Amino acid sequence: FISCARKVKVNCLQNKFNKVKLSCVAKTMGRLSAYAKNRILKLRFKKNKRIIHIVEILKRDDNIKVSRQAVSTFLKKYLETNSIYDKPRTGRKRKLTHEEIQLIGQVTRLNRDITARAIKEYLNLNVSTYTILRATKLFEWNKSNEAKLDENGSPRQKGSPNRVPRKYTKRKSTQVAESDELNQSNDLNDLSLLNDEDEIEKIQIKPLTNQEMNKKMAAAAAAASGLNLNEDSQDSKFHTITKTRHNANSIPDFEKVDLNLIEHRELLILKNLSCSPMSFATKILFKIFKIEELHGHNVSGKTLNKNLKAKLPLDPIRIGYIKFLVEKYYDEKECREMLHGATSTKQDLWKSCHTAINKSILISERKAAVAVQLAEKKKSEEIEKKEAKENKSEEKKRKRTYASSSEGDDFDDMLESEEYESGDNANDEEDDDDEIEMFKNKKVNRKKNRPKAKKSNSQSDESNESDTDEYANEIELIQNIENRLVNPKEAEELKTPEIEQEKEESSEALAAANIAAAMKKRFVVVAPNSEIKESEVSDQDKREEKKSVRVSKKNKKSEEEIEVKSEKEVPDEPNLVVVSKRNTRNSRARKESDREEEKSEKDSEKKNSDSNDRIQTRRSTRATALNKSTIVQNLPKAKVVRRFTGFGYKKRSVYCWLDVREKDRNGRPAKIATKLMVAKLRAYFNQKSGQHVYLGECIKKRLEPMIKEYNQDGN
DNA sequence: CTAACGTATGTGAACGTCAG
DNA sequence: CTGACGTTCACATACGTTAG
Repeated sequence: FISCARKVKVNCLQNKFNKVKLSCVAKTMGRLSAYAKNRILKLRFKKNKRIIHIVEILKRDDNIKVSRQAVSTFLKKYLETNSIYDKPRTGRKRKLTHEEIQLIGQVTRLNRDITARAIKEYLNLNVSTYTILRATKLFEWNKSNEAKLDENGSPRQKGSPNRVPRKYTKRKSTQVAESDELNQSNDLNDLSLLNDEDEIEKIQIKPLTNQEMNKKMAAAAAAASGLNLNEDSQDSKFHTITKTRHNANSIPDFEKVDLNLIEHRELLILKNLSCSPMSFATKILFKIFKIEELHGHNVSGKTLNKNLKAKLPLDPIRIGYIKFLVEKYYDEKECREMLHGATSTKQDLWKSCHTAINKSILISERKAAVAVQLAEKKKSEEIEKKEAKENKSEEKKRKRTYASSSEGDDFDDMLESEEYESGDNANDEEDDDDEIEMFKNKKVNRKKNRPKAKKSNSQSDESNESDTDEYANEIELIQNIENRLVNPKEAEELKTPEIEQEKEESSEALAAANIAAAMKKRFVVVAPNSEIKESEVSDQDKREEKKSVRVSKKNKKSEEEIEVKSEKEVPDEPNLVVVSKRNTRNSRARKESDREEEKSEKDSEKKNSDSNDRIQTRRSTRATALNKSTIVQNLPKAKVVRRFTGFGYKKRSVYCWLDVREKDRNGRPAKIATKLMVAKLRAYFNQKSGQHVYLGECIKKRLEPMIKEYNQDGN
C-alpha cells in the first residue's frame, strides 16, 4: 500500500490509525437504519415528499445523512419486496445439493442414531462431517432438543452414538476431562439437560454480585454445548454446571441479565440506528466494552482453529446483558422479518448476534493491526529517510539545482523523502515500470465504458501501449501529487489561503490540498486523446517528444492529456490552453512571469542531454514547442463545453465538472480529486480479495518468522 | 469460531429529462 | 444555458449464510 501510495497515503493512513485508536469502530459507509427507512416511507407515501426533500428533511430533522440515490434505491427495493429489511443473502455456496440433503434426511429418519460420519461414508459424501451434521438438523426429527428429551425423558446423550467427532474441540475436551461428569459426555446437547435441579445457576434478571460472578466464572465449562440451546423458551432449562474450574476459558451459554447500563431511551435510539439485531448487538458491545477488553477476546473464549491465537472470553455478564437487550428489543416477528427464514425465531437471534459480535471484534482487530503495521512502516521509513538523507543530501542538492532551476532549491525537511530521490534518478523508472507491469499483468479491468476513453483513435505509435496508459495516467497523477508534496514552493504557488490553513492542521489536509490543487489544474484541460484535435505542428512536436522519452510511459500519458490549441482554431481567443498534469507547474510559472519561462527554456537546453530527468526533458521540449502559447485562465464555460463535447463528453458532464472545479476553488473539497487519487489504489487492490489479503500478507511477513522461530525452539 | 463466499447496499459520477 | 431532480452505472463495503 505504501509503495503504491507513498507519502500521501501514508499520511492519510496515519490519521486513520489515530481514528482507529480512538474509536476502533471504523465506519466508512453507514446503512439506513430501520428508523430512517420508516421515516423515508412516511415522508414519501404519507406526505408525498420528493426524494430530494426527503434527504433534506432527514438531514435537518433527524441528523441522518443519506444520499438521494440511497433513498431512491431503498424506495425501489421497498416497492419490490414490500419490506424495509434487507433481502436475504445467499452466503457461501452450498456443497450439498438439495437431493443430498433429502437423502440425509431420509437416512436419519430411518436411523435416528446414525452418526454424521456414518452418513458421510454411507452416502459417499465428500464434505465435512459438520456439514452433514448441519444438514441433519434441518429435519424436524433431528433438530429439537425437546424431542430428544421427550424420547428419553432424561439426558440420554451420554453414550449417544449420535455424535460427531470433534476434531476442533481439543481444548474443550481437555477441559471436560477436568470434570467428573462432563468427561463422559461430548454430545452437543448434553449440557442443556444436566442438573436442572441445580438452582444456583438459574437465570437471574438482575445484576450479579461479584461473588456470584466469580461463581459463574468458576462454573464456566464446555461452552460449545450451549450453542443449540433453547434458552428462550425454557428459562428453567438453563444448563447449570456444577463443576468448578478455575481457569475457565470457555463459558456456558449466557444468561440474560439486565445490568441497566444503558437507558431505555438511549437503547431505543440505538435500535433506531441499527439496521438489524446484529448491528444493535455490536453497537451495544462497543458501547459497554473497552477496546482493550474486546481485542484478543471473543464471546466464548474458544479458539477452535489451532493456528490462531487463543482468545479470552468476554465478560459473560455484560454479554448476557447484550443478549437480554437484544431479546428484549426485538420481538419474534421482527426477528423473522430481519433474519429471513421460516425457521428464524428468537432462538436464532442470539446465535446471529453472537456471530456478529465475534466478527465485529475481528474486523476491529484487523483494522487496528493494519494501522499499527502502517505506523511502524512509516516509522522505519522515516529512519531510513534520515539515513539516506545524510548520505545523499549533497548529491541530491546538486542534482536538484541542476535539474530544476525553476523550482527552487530549498525544500522542507518533512517533505523531503526517498520518493523524491526516486523521482530524480533511475529508480524512478524502475518503480514506474514495476507498477505498470504489475497492473498490466493483473489485467486490471477498470476501463469499462468510459466514453472519453477512445484509445482506438490515439496515435498509431501509441496503440500497442495503450494498456499501460490506463494506469500510467493514474501513476503519473500520483507521482505528480507526490512531486508537489516534496516541493513546497510549488505547492505554495498552488494553494489558496484556505488550503494553506488546512495544511497546518494536518498532514492529511496537506495531501488533500495538494491533490485538490493538482486536480484543479489538471481538470481544466484533461482531455484524453485531445491530440486528435491538435494542430499538425503540435502533433509532430508531441510525436518527437514521445520518441525521445519513450521509455517513460507516464510521459506519453501526460501528453495524451495535453490540450494544445492552435491560434487559428480560436481566432477570437488570444489564449491557448496548454496544460498537462506535469506541465501545470510550467504553465503556472509562465503565468506569473516571463522569467519563469526563460528558466524552463534554459531547462530545455540543459536537460535534453540529461537522461536522468525525463520530466525536465519533456517540460523543456514542450516549452520550446509551445513558447508562443499563453494560458487560458477564464475560458467561457460555453467554449469549454464545446471543446469537450467534441471529445465525446456529454454536455452535462462537462458542466458538472466545471461546477466541481468551482466548488474546489471556493475551498470545498473536490471529490473528483479524491476519486482519481484512489483510482490507482483501487486498481491494485481490486486484484486481491480485500481484507483477506491483508491478513495473508501479515501472516507471511510477520507470523511466519515467528512460527519458524517457535518451531526451532521446540516450545 | 472463523474463513469463505456472494448478495445487498450506499455512494460519486454520469446521464436523462423537464422547465424556466 | 442552467438548475432541479431522479435514475443508472461501477465500485467498494456491509453483512448474512455456509463450510470446515
